[in-house]
Amino acid sequence: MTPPKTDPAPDGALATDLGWAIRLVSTAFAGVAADSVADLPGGARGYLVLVALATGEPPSQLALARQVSLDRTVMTYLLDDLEAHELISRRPDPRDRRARQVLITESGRERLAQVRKSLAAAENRLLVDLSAGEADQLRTLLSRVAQTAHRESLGPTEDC
Amino acid sequence: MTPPKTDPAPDGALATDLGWAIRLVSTAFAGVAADSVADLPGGARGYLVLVALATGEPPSQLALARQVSLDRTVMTYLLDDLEAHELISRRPDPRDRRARQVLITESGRERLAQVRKSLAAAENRLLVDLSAGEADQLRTLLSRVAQTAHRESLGPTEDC
DNA sequence: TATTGTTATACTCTATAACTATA
DNA sequence: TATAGTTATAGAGTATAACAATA
Repeated sequence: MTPPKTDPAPDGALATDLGWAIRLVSTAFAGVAADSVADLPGGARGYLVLVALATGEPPSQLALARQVSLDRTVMTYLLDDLEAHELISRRPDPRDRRARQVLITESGRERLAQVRKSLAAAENRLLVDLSAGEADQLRTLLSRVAQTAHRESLGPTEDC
Repeated sequence: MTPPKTDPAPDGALATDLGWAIRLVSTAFAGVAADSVADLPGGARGYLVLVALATGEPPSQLALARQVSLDRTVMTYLLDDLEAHELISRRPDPRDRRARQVLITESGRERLAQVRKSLAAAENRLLVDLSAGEADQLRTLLSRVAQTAHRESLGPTEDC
């Protein structure tokens, strides 16, 4: 929107800073992906929950919260919202009456498919300057680091 | 802190999700880097400002805000804090009496060097499962995407 | 006593808009 | 009229703690 104000050779040292790059890429991705998840209850978090629910056994809310690295208190709000829009449903766990199983609905799967398609386009916009091979490399490397981080519990408690 | 609760083969679809990976890596990096910037005024943002000031001509606050992708209103608070700790200084721009030039102090350079050293160790912790070559690839690819994003103004207004 | 889910409170952060002083 | 910097206000988002039900 704002026409760039020249900046011919902008950041000398910042350009090689990993934290800087992560921050910028993260922000930029959030930007290009915003439209894709804009009308989804809970936004990006709602998307993460739907993805997590799309495969495997119906988890408890707590297990789900751990899987997507969210606090269990925000999971309550998030699921309330998603359930109100009939994208997920909750039912009591027959084995443990404290817990509730979370399931994705058919409607939820349809919305997920739509959002995924839209997100794929957004990703391509973000990675437009990379070749197909480089984009794949980046995905692979990021995923590996992410899985390490998740496994090591380097940051599962909160988010940014 | 919390002992991982098994999760033998955790996320089927999430593992290949780029947004998920970016989010997790971003959070994990913030986690490992937190200690490094904990005692720095403004935390991670203070660091970014010091890095940006370490090279080149003293910028105006607005130019600095654009460079590190922060709003100019938060730049005021941030610089107040950094100046109170004598890590930066402000002086009037002789060419434009509305503007103020921002300079890093000697003390600021020393702190920056300390933080950088500590951050390098944190980065290594995050990338521990990657080979040296892979880590370099990741840095390079992320930087390229970040520079594209920054240039395209895909997300310069705010942050996460 | 510990755990699952829920709710309420306080706090932090950010966005928005106003204001000044210059240009 | 537009811009650089500052300040104040309101709103969103989060963490913390407390609570009820169950194990």
